[in-house]
Amino acid sequence: MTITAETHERLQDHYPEVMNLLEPDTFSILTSANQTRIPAGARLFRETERCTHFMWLLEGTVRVFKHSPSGREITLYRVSPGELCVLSLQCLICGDGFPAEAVAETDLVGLTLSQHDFDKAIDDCRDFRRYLLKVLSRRIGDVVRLVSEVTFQRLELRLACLLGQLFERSGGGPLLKTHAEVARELGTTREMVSRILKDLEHQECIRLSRGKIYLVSQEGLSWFSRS
Amino acid sequence: MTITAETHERLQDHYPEVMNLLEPDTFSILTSANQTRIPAGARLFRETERCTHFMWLLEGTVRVFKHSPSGREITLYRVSPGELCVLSLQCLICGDGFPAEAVAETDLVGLTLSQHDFDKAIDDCRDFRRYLLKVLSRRIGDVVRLVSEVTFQRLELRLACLLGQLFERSGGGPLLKTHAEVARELGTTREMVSRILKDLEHQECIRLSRGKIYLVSQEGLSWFSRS
DNA sequence: TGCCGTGTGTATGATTACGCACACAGCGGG
DNA sequence: CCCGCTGTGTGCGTAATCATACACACGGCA
Repeated sequence: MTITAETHERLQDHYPEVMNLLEPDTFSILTSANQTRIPAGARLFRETERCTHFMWLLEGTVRVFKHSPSGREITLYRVSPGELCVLSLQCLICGDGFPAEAVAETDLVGLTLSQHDFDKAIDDCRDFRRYLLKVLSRRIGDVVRLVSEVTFQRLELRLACLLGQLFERSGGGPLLKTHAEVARELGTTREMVSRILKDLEHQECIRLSRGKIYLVSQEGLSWFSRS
Repeated sequence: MTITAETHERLQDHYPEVMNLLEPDTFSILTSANQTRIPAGARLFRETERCTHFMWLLEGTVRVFKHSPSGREITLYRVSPGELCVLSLQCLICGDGFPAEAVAETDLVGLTLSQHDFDKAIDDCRDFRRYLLKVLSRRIGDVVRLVSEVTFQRLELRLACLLGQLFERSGGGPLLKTHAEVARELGTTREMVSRILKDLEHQECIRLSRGKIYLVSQEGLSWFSRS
């Protein structure tokens, strides 16, 4: 399957680091890639499942998370266009099972390479592998930060911090999230989230409504997440 | 500086994956490596410090950990001969500061490459970079597991599990560790560790003495760490 | 022998987080 | 309009963890 001009443009937009340094070999690899569409809510991986394809994400976001025996969840990170899922790389490179779960948060468009083409790309294309190394090691930093937050920070702070990030991503617009969904971000229970959110509303940082969280005071929120 | 026959042998022992597939380029890289000795207790990195050299570890172990504002610590992982410190790779590859701290637990012998030689090795040697990718992605799995343990497991279980690992490493011999040191592994306080260890002693799993922990019942311990 | 530093045991209370239970509110469909 | 589903608010008891505080135990050393 050949890739369209539009697809190529999107690769350019999201992965300039690789695409701007296109070598002839790279291009030939792209021609063997398959464009796939995945609907929102689809499960990309379950625990211990093997991963057989490499994917460039062109559109949408993927949530990667860990499940607890008692049914709680904590999200490890998200993958957006321009990034890669390091855990699927782990599968491809080490041949292990996927050590977490991943779901499509939105409809996805991706470009997949087979294991074989992926291996070939690593060998043939210097910029591709540099990009891989960079993404892998950057994500390690993220996960290490997550460890230290979970270990040392109180839930209240972690929640305030998360809200800060989410509002930044939404440009200050309301968040369309239920309390249960927020709990799944942080690895805690719905009740805890409800309680803390109510506190934050009393502190005039946010306003709550069914399924939505409005930003009221950015300063109030960041005051919380710092102290 | 040229490396000695003994050094080469130790590389063979610990990094067969790379050494058995020696290409001429690799060997020329090794000749530009420097052998260094670092005494036990030395701080290799502090938070935000830049890392300027790549190191093969030939002897000793390094503990990599995160510090909390309140003075607590959690160890992220250890580096032994045959492994690499992924966070120092992150520095080298991304140019970021080291996002944690690292100390030599024992006297170290290492073989260092300059940033420049490291870059060259990645480009020139296929097996070297495959090795790097593999180590990086495997360690990501470890850290992800740590996240889920810290988030979902009770301290008691995490401690029992840690003891299991340590006894396995010591071949069942007594652990020369103070309670405070164990606390620094897990990101908790000395008192919690004392209490839980005392419990485990009452359960006939271990026996305690000043600065030492003896294994009494492997089964008892693993029963604890499973349920 | 007595002193001192380090390591350990443990009581007490506070704080943080969780689980359960239930009432109620918003919203869409029949 | 009522029903039912999902989401939210909250009270209460409990569990886990932490912080403080102090007593004591061991072992080296003068």
